[in-house]
Amino acid sequence: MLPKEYRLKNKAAFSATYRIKNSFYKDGIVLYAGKLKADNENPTRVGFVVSKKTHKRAVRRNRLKRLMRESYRLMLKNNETGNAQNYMSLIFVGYEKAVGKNFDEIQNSIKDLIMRLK
RNA sequence: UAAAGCAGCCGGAUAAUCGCGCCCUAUAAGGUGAGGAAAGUCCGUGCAUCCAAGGACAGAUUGCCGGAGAAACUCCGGACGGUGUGAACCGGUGGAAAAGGACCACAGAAAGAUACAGCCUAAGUUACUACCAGUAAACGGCAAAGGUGCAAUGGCGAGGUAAGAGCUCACCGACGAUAUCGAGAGGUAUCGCUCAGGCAACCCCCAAUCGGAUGCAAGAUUAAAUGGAAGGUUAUAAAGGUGUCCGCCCACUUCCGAAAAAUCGCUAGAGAUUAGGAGUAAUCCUAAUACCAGACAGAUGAUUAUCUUGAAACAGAACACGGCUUAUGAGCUGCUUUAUUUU
Repeated sequence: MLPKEYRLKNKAAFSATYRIKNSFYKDGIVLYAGKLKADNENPTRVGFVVSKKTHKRAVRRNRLKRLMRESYRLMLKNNETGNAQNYMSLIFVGYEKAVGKNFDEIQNSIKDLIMRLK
């Protein structure tokens, strides 16, 4: 898990991020990027979403969210997030295709998505 | 030894690295952190808010007996019926002539009153041939044997008869009465001017019980903010609320937009574990012990290695509790039954 200050929290922030429609797709994962930062006071906040429509079982959804979150956390720790830190918020949405993949596959997808941010 | 039946257990472990929620201290360190079903949301409760004067009419639930339990489409023990060689298992199990209605697909003549194929080798009336006698032609009698169907008006045998029929009789079954045993459901025995399609998981009847609605996104407090549109307004109150109607309550109601923060509710309990006692059991009583998730975009994780047993199944708390139902890998334990072999 990420510390609290790195998490995207309320509904308004989520809808604000979606509204910008700056998205990228890779192997069942979609990345939405929010506004560019005005200053560097707050860290980039990240949300992870797997809808109930994607998969019925909570255990599988949790697994996908945790893998995505862990991938991002490790990148953050190793300072590999690159341009991602210029954005106020990021949302990763997992879809059916990504359910059941292992850690390496998820991490590659996340890495690829982040590299595409400018 | 094999195949079954029932009950129960387990629900991965260890190490390393990197992490998260909550508690406590306060950068650290420490403690603690999903389930047997947390699931489905099918029952029942607690708790919360709103409504509920009353009348009439509706409504809901339950349905063999006894017990347990806060209650339950709950549990335990028993009765009865059914299935199985058996251990055992299954059963929403009051009332279907003596209240009433509806329905009973297909097939079949007929699924509430019927005769398709038949029988009545001629008993009755008629007809035909002159009588006797013959003829199932008409009236009529029959429902036993045939076919259909889940089901055809209790089964089977004998008597009886023109042929037949509980028409009569024996045995069995059902129903009722009496006696007796039992706490009771019921069991047993005897008797009878008794013999009646099914369906009440359709309405209905009977008996018993029940304030209702909405669910923790309930709801309470604090802080902040309070724009627009439509309708209503001193009353016959439209809308709204109360199961319906009457009645009653309410001066604001509905929709859209914006903003959506913190605290409480929130986890010490119809709890848990252990021991003892009562009881066939469900369960209850007593004592001791410890405090054992509480998030709010929502923690309980990721990777690697080794091992069990191979690559660990089903599956993730969201106010809480009691049940039911469904899902579940590999393995283990106990008791019981049947079959076979040996002694």
